[in-house]
Amino acid sequence: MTFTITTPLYYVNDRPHLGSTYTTLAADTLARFQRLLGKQVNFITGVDEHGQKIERTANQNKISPLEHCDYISATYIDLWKEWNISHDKFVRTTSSSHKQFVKKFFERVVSSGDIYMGNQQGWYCVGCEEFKDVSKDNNDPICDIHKKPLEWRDEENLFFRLSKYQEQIELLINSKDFIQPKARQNEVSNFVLSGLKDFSISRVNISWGIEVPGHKGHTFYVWFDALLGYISALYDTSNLDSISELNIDGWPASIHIIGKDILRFHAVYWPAMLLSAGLPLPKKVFGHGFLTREGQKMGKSLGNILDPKVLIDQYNAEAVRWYLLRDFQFGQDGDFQHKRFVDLVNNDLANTIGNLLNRTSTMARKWFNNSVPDVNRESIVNHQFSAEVKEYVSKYLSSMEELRFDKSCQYILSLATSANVYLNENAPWKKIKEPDSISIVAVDLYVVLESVRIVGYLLAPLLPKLSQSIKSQLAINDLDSNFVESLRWGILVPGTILPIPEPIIEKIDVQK
RNA sequence: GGCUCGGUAGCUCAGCCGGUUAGAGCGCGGGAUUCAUAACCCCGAGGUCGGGAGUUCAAGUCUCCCCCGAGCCA
Repeated sequence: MTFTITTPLYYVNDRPHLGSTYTTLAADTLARFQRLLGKQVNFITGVDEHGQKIERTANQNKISPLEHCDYISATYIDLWKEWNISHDKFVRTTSSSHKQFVKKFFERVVSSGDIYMGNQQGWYCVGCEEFKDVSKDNNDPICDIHKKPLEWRDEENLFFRLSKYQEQIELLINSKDFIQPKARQNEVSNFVLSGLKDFSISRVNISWGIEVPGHKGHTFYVWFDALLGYISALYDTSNLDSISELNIDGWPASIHIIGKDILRFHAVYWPAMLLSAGLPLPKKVFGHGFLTREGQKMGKSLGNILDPKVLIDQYNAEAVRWYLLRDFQFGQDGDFQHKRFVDLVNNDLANTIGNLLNRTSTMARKWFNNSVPDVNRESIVNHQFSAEVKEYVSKYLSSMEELRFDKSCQYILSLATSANVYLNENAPWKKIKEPDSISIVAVDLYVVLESVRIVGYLLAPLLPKLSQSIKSQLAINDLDSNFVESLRWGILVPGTILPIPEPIIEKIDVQK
């Protein structure tokens, strides 16, 4: 079974920011989770490289647009490597396969009779790459978003007959689960209900773009270019004329993960384009929230941008990953607070989970010949503590399915905390001093070690590296093990030699 | 201007179809303990549940009005 997941193709006007990192991180977690469940995953990310803004930025830097794109694209690729992102495809819209696909797609839309030549005039924002709803009587309008002057345009554009798909789109967006989180469905629904208008899909006099076949001087508008990357990423081997082959390669997408700002394009324009081209529609569009920093919007003017590159140079990627995944409800906005970040990483990862492993492993090594205590199966299989573990595991699994990574993290933590409580209540360090208690202590320690093992597995999609170091401290080699199977209780092999415990994560110094 | 979503302990938030002393995590204060990464565990604080009115035997939980914040649309 294939599972195709996409992030947006990020606009290469500037270096990657934390928002893109957040999206990609979440997508990565979902991709890893689906792989662990045994799905054939296509995790697609990439960059959107065309447009006038890029052309101008390149000019300002006295380089060619392509050089500029090469440079920024490379920073994305490097950054994702540093963040340990497990994407399968990285799309560049300047690639020849992508351009080829866009043209083919266009032909299909043309043959559906959905393209016509029209005229468009109005105030245009280069930053947004779109026409603004501003009266033509306005003399010096300024873009609300970019705070830059708008430019007057009067041009011939090709239009896409979006209006034709009004009913089909209404049906689609009202279908359950297509738009998530649910709260955003309403928003899109209102927009659609107000009546879909045809939109222009070409621009004139913009050389940095994909030429529209048969229309000299026209290049494709960004949304008729970038969105197609989701399919062109898969296109290498498939023949568009055969939809069943497309299916084999992984289309339609199981989920598009995007920021809430581009929900409309993904939930309305894109499906309509696909309908026109006669291609299958994505199953789900998930619009997540935005990140602020210490209560303020991040922006250049405020000078408070959190650069993901700086973040990762300064801290462990797993630490940031944990904070973003565990403290923010995916779908809602979140506020990045430095103190909170430090507190959670130190408490959750170092104190609760790390220390649990450390203290238990130390005891086992000390009293049981450096190994997992040798217990008999009967004393473990139906051990009272296993019920609690099973409960958390099942809750974890369902919240992962819902993309509620925050909840999943909390369940892992609850499991670790329960294990800590178990230790304190049974106090093996006291029991061991009593005569004939060795077998009781053995069971107690085994139970906790086994819980830590499960914590290690549960962390796999969220914090792959930390998960790995937990496993290796338990001397587990799981190269070919089945994830769900590994979550079963009682798998840790008694007698396994345990390595000398080391902290699985460094605490963050508050000074930093 | 229309619509949507929020406003609950210092902070971030849970609180389903209304019903015993309003919850969690972090932070803070105290205690206990020594296996452990000065870690873990336990206890505590008394928050007019944005404001006002209403419905009800009973309202963070429903209705209306107002204030504040965010968003979508115009």
